[in-house]
Amino acid sequence: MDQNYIHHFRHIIRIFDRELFFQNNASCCNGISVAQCHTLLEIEKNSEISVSELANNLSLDKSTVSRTVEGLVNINLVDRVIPKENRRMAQINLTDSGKQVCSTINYSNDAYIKAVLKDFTREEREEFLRLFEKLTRNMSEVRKSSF
Amino acid sequence: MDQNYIHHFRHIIRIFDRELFFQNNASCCNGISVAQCHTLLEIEKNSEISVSELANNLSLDKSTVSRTVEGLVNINLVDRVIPKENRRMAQINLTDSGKQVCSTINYSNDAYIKAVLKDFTREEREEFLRLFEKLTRNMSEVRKSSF
DNA sequence: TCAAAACTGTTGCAATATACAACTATTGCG
DNA sequence: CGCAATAGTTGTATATTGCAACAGTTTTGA
Repeated sequence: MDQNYIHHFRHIIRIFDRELFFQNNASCCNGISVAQCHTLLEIEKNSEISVSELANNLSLDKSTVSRTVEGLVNINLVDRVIPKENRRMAQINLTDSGKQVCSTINYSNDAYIKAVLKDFTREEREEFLRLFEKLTRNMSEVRKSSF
Repeated sequence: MDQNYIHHFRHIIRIFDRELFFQNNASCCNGISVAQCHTLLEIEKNSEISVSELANNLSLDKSTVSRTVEGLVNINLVDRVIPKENRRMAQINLTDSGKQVCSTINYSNDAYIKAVLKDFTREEREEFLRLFEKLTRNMSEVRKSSF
């Protein structure tokens, strides 16, 4: 693996990161913030989730998530229920409004993916995803092993 | 392109984004912040650069960059020279310390790339980079065309 | 049984990153 | 010359985040 390849690769990653940032901000602007958007999608994946689980899934501090959820409750996109069996935790769920916003976000994100992969052949798509997944797995392993 | 593929792709992107975030924070922590790190590498790429050019290259407001540069000057990683021919602008350059910090960052980032691509064959590496570049080009086009 | 430990979420506080607008200084143009 | 354009800085405001302290709840174990 020569130096040229590595620098080219790092360059593409930088651009990708920037574009992703733009896209996140653009797509999440259904009036909500990027943090709220990510939180909403995570709640969609796991209903009746707790603040701590959310914090863990999003790799954020629970205080941060607590405040983000507070914001989502205030604009009526999620609700918080304290179950009788365990009054410590909160079960967080999407409201109907929240589900609708999620649909919009998902639709727009799906359309974005379709657009940016438009000129990929089927084989290219499959191969790219396979290698991308392999890469992220390695990234995760490298991070965990460096402790 | 079916729904499954798209959702899988979005999932991998999310993970990639998170891992990149971790790596950025880890690698930049040679005592400096991520913003300072990005700024430093951009100055390394273009010596005698101005604050406005930097702001443009980094897609940030010039006030933000002005303050970041201020911080880098304070810790003696860059210097600012006001050229006699045009006393409005500042020419920003790495100091020797700054060059050294860049070397460290580059070395660590290169090592990271090597590590996460370790088990890729030569063909896989070439193909992945080719497709990754195609993808980022498309992302940039989609963003620009949506105005 | 009951006190200590563990857990869950919230709040106070601080740091960081950022943008917009106003400002200063400088340059260039008509 | 005087006004417009440009470059950078500073004031102010906002958003996101984490750590630490705290309050209430549950579990543990002596």
